[in-house]
Amino acid sequence: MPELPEAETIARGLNACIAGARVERARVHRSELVEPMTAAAFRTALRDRRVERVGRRGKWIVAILDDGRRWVTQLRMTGRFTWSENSRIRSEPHLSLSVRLQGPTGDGTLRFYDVRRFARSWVLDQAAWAPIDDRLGVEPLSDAFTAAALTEVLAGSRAPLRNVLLDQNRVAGIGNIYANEICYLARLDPCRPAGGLEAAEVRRLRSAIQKVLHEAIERRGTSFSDYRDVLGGRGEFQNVLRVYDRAGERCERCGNEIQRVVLAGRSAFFCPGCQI
DNA sequence: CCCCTCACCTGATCGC
DNA sequence: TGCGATCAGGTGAGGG
Repeated sequence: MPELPEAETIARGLNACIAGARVERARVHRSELVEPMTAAAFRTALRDRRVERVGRRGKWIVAILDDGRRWVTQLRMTGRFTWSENSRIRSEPHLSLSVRLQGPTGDGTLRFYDVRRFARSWVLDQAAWAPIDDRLGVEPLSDAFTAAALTEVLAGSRAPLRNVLLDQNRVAGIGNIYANEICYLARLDPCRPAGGLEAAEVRRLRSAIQKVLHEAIERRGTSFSDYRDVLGGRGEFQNVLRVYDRAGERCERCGNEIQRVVLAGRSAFFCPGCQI
């Protein structure tokens, strides 16, 4: 589910709710969420810690704790945080974790749900977080994401452009929805070998990456079915998708029929008329 | 190293 | 209504 814009929206929401708050207790309802940590170790690591602030790195949600460790969460496909002032812990389907917090803006419970159980959440010290951080690619909305940086990311790759955009170790945060929308906006065929782009095309691609991600953040992400923000709100970017999940419809730019192809086992959508 | 396939899960949807 | 096949926003292990 969540890609960079959804992770950013969630992180901002969490920051508003729990920055400065102290963890009273954490309960792990499904231990696979914290594997390979044990539920007890996770619980203990969070207990009595104050959350300094919440941000994200790529698609990871990163909460910095007052002991310098990081509580990091990978939402994968269906991971979802909710914040509520209601402390009652019911037995709910898909509830993986609940964290009771006392904060400057009031007390509340942060809950984590995950239908497909792919999500992971850990408390890591700097030595454990650093290699994960280092392995992730450049942040596409940072100053470091120059045309030169993108050129280097693409250089020598014979893989389809869409696949390279999905590789978190090259550029961090782009998932399948936005990869397809980015290729459309850049007028680039997602099947093109990534290393074969000309300089002008790389510049177009970089600009499209930033424009699509910025606009998606502005619209608080894309909600098809699962994704919701911390307060349960839906995103709005699904209303402006140009190609994703639109096979058979007309391209609004040139009128050709949008095609679906499978690249690396996942759907890619593009207009054969205007994406070259 | 590069790149693809598959497995990991549950639930929604579609065709019969 | 039921049932099986297929697909889904992610990612890492394994293999060619």
